[in-house]
Amino acid sequence: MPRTTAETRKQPDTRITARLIGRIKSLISTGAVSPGSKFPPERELAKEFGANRASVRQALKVLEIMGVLSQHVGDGTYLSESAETILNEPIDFLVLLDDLSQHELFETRLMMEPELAARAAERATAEDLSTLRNAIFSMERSKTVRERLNADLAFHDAIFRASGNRICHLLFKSIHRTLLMSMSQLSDRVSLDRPLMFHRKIYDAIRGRNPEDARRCMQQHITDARDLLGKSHPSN
Amino acid sequence: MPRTTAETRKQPDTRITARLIGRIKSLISTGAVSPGSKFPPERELAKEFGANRASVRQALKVLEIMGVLSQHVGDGTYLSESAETILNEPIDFLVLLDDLSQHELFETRLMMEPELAARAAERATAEDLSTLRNAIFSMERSKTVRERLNADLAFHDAIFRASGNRICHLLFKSIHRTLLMSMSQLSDRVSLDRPLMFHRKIYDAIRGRNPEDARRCMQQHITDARDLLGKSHPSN
DNA sequence: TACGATTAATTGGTCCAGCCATAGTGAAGC
DNA sequence: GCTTCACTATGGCTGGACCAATTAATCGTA
Repeated sequence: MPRTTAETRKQPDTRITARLIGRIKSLISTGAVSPGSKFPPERELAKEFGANRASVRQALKVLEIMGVLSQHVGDGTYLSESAETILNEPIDFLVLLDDLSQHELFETRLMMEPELAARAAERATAEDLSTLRNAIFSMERSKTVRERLNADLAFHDAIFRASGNRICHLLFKSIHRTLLMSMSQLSDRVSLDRPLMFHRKIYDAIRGRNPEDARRCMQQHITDARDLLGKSHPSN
Repeated sequence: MPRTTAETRKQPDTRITARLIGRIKSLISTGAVSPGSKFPPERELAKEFGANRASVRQALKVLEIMGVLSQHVGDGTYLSESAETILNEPIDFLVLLDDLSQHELFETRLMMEPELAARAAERATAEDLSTLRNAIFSMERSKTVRERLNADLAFHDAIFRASGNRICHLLFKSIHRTLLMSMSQLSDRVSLDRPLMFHRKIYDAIRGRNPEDARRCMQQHITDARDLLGKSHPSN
């Protein structure tokens, strides 16, 4: 009976690391440290916060892994311009802990991405369209599986960016990253033609400012990809 | 645990804490530590990983803040049953760093939640319906602003749960938490009647297995809430 | 024997002090 | 003016120490 009792437990006082994270959060929200600028050195923060350097380092490490800040030996600690990778680790552990299946990830995509494609059709800039076009070219020219998956990712990424919603952008970047990492272990038997065809159709719909078409094509695309993956790897 | 070349390879970018997180991730994915069970003590992990205890603690602290595991003095470190709060901190910092406005959070809700409500109408169990009903009752009986916001959150939470998609469930729990935390600082002038009316309509649509109505009502609900908030707090 | 109190061992929380590796700085030397 | 090199600052990491909370073992008494 490995089942132990960890749930009925009181958490009396906030641990120092959590408090320090709060202090650092304050430094950011008050503008004492602005994006891209440098934090005070660890030894100084420790003195200022009245804590040990090891504790400060714990707090800073949490934020570094999340992508909130980056540390450089001999130089200093810098606040990130934006938290590009902030959802990567969490999504990874979500898959691990909650045993999220590929099916559930695909379902999330199916639920959200068509809507995002529709928004992209309304909002895409000339630059977005160019990025989309380049992603299609890259996919056509791709020689290795890895190249192809990267191009695939770039296409969807461009759509999320064009949708103008940063939360969804970051969320789906993480989800796609997780999915592609598992897909890259598959064979290369998965058809290249069909995804490419759908990408072209989606691109045409976005360029033609046709949200409904974009939505519908994206839906077909994801459904198709899911089915293809299901056939080539039925155990999952 | 066998040492791989990736771990012994000299890689200036990969600091020891990141590698340790990878090792811990392996412990989880291989089933060496299952959800709810206990990790080896820090001192033991340090010896096994060939690292200092302080470094191990940094890695563990990252995972604890993310909600992957929980640590208890005198007892031990336990792997979480599921990562309920794993997206909380990231979303918080997303708002801080990328300066995500309430508008963008509302837009995300507007993009996703109607679809989730539609799914809920298709999949909701009797238990889900009961939870929704109770949330409405709680909101009717609420006396303080805090009570009301909690009941509000519970209603939407029940919908996400009923939608059957855990990723969206966690994502929107985090978003709502962030939004409500900022809304709770508002006055209580915001109307209670209108959200409650929409909740009832959404509930009826879900109970009546009418996805289209659920989608439409949810859309109206969020739009309405956004506009109310905009009026009472125009600066944001 | 049964049960409460005491003691000991375990474990995470925190702190201290030190050394290393790297990056920036500025002086010295050409 | 340029390169070279020592110096300094900073993060990376280690070892050890002690504290506080929890659990398990032990003891004492009714």
